[in-house]
Order: sequence, then C-alpha cells, then structure tokens
Amino acid sequence: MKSKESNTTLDPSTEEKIKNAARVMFTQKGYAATRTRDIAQEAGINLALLNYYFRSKEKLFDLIMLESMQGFIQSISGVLNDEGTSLQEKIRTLVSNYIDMLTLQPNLPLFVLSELRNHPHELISKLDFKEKLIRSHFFVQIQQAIIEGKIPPMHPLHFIMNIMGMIIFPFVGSPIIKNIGNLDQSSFNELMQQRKILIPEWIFSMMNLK
Amino acid sequence: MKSKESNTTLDPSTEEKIKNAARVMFTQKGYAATRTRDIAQEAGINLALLNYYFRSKEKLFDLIMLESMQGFIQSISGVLNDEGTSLQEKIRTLVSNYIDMLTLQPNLPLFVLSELRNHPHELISKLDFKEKLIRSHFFVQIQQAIIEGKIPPMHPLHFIMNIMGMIIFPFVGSPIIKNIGNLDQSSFNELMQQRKILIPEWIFSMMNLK
DNA sequence: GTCTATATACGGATAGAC
DNA sequence: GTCTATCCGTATATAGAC
Repeated sequence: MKSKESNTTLDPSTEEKIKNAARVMFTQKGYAATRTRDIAQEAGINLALLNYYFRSKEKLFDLIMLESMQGFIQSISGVLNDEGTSLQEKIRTLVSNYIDMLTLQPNLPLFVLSELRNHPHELISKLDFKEKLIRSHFFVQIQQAIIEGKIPPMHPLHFIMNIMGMIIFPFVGSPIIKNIGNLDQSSFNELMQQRKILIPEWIFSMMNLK
Repeated sequence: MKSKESNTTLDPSTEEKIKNAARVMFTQKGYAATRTRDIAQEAGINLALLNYYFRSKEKLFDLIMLESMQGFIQSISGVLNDEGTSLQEKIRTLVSNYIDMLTLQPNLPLFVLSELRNHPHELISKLDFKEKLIRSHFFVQIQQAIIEGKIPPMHPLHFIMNIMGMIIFPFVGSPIIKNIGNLDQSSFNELMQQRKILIPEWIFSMMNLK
C-alpha cells in the first residue's frame, strides 16, 4: 500500500491537485469571479470532490490565502532577522528574493491586496505581520540609523513603502508597463532583473547611505 | 418644463445617481462581487431602472471604467505636456496632484489594476495611454536628460515605475501600512501629505538631479 | 420614468450510486 | 474516494401595470 505522503512529486494527491488549481484560479481572477466549477475542471476532477475535501468554496479560499501569506512571511522573516548582516545587505537580499518570487508568481500581490480590502481584519491580525516586522532586526537597524543620524529623520514607514512600492508595483501594474514599453514577457522579466541591482542603489541614495 | 441639463448640482438625475452609486460599489468591491441590487439600493432607486438606463450590469461597468480612466488621463495629460515647465517641476506637480486625487479616491487604483488584469486588451488599446505618455513632453524631457548625461543611462520605464510605485503603492496597500504603523485614517493621510515633498526629492536624488 | 412581480440562468452545495 | 444528477438560493434581466 502506498503511503499518503510518498507521492509528493510524482503524482500529487487529489487534495493537492485541488489546492493547486484553486491557487491558480483565485490568484488569477479573485475570489468572487472564480467558479468552483472552474477549479474542479482545472484540477481535472469533479465538482463534488471539491466540497468533499474542503466543505465549501470559502473554506478552500481561506486555506489558500493563509498558506500564501504564511509562505511569504516565512520567506522574508529569515532575511529580516539575520543579525549578522548590515542594513544594506538585508535590503539587497530582500529585493533580490522578492523579485525572484514575484517573477514566478506575478499575480500574487494583486490577489492578496484585493482580497485584503474586502476581508481586512481576520488575516492581518491572525498572521500578526505587524509584530513580526516591527520586532525584526531590520526594523531596529532602520531606527538606529535614524538615531545615529546616518539616515534623514523621518517615519520608517516611508522606507518600507518605497521599497515595497518599487518592487511590487511593476508586477501589479504589469499590463500597463508592458503596454507602455512595448514589452513581451521576457523583456519585462529582464527589466525586473535589472531592478535587483538598481532598487538597492536608489534606496541607498535616498537614505544618504553608501 | 425643466431641462435635462439644468439640475447638475442640486438634484442629480436618476442616471447620474445610478452612475455615482455604481462607481462607489464597483471601486469598493470589484465587478464580480458587486450586485446590481446593491447599486440600486445605494442609488435609492429600483433595480429595474438600472437596466432601463444601462441595459446590463456589464455595460454600466464598462461605462464607469471608461470614464474613470479618461478622467485620470485627462487630469495628468495637462501636466505632462506643459512645455513651459522643467522636468523637476512636472514631477512635483504630478506627485502632488496624484496624491490629492488618491486621497479622495483611495480605492481607485486597486480597482483599475484588478479589473485590468481580467479585461486586459480592450480598454488599454482604446484609451491609447501608451501613445499619450510616450509622445508627452515629459517623456521627451526624460530621454533628453539621459542623452545629455544629466541622468544615469537606463530604461525610462524605471523612472515611471518608481514614481508610480512610490505614489500608488501606499494606497493600494493601505490596510497593511495602517496596520504596521498603527495609523488611523487621518495620520495615514498626513503621511501621504509628507510624501508630496519627499517623493520628488527621492526621485531627484536617484536621478542625480537637483 | 418608475414601480412590482416574475422569468431565467447560474453557481454552490448535496444526495446517492458505484 | 469519485462520480452523475439534482436541489436550491441568489443574481441578472424583463414584462407589464401605473
């Protein structure tokens, strides 16, 4: 008899197939516009199975959302809390990892941000992203740099917003960007790769750091 | 008999009431999650009237979307094409106007970007935003500055992405930002006001301009 | 133009056979 | 576990009275 955990790569379990299909559809079209029938078809299974495994569309969605955000938080918290790296190194690593991740999952941020608008409270408080960020070594380093006069004195949120904005926006607005620049997918990705180097430089220059 | 055009301010026509309600609902919850009944209720009229005036939910949506984007493009094209202002002045004005607009309509960008993902082609090509931007005096000034060596040589899109990212992202991600910074609406708006000054400075510093 | 009542379609969820 | 068939609520849209 084959164990439930053995076939992680070769033949995904039905449950995994549904979750993968759901992730694709939800991130592409959002919760309301996604039909459970579409998910079932994409997964190559029957509609009834979806409810058999996950009870309801909403429960399935909540699970996908939770896993997406947990994965994201986990992927950056290591960088943020590495006490052996400078602020500059952290920013470089963060930008690079982030861009690589978004290149693989370009629809993720728009999905998260859209759904967050409609279900604002639950997930944000459940994941407690705020505490994780504020208590991070990264955040402490920013505040310390301000105190020591190495960085212009201003609300640390401005730096967070700038970094996130410069990284995320091109992906969120990719239809517009591609249109303006006459870019196909590969030249768009090339531009994003350039930004791994450029964004940290810009951040440092606006911080008066080097 | 009262003319159709006379009551623009005092008592909006039924058609206007429906459009206003639709704009609010669509931008808040997106196309798929918005119910025509909600729009009718918000407008204080009956559901049947919505179809009487606009035939269908989709036609109403297309109209709202078109008008929103036209309004946006018109509001910035004046600034972009003012031949009497320097690149720096244009950036300052652009940032300031944009932040004021988004403070009044904070849900607009997420709405536009979300719906653009699902109906990518039609509107983008219809509005021809690309041509309007590329042929603008603003764009020419950027390219000229690069040629003259005043700005580091790189794809002009990077500047567009940075400006837009720094302006738009905080609004798109406002639930996260507010949560991280423990901000209520008014302190969030205050931060945005600060950015009217800060963003142009950052842009100039990354351009090596002054 | 505006309403009430209703036709019609669609989507989420379940019953029940295998 | 997986399928087919179906129930049932809800949402869009229309018919028809006023």
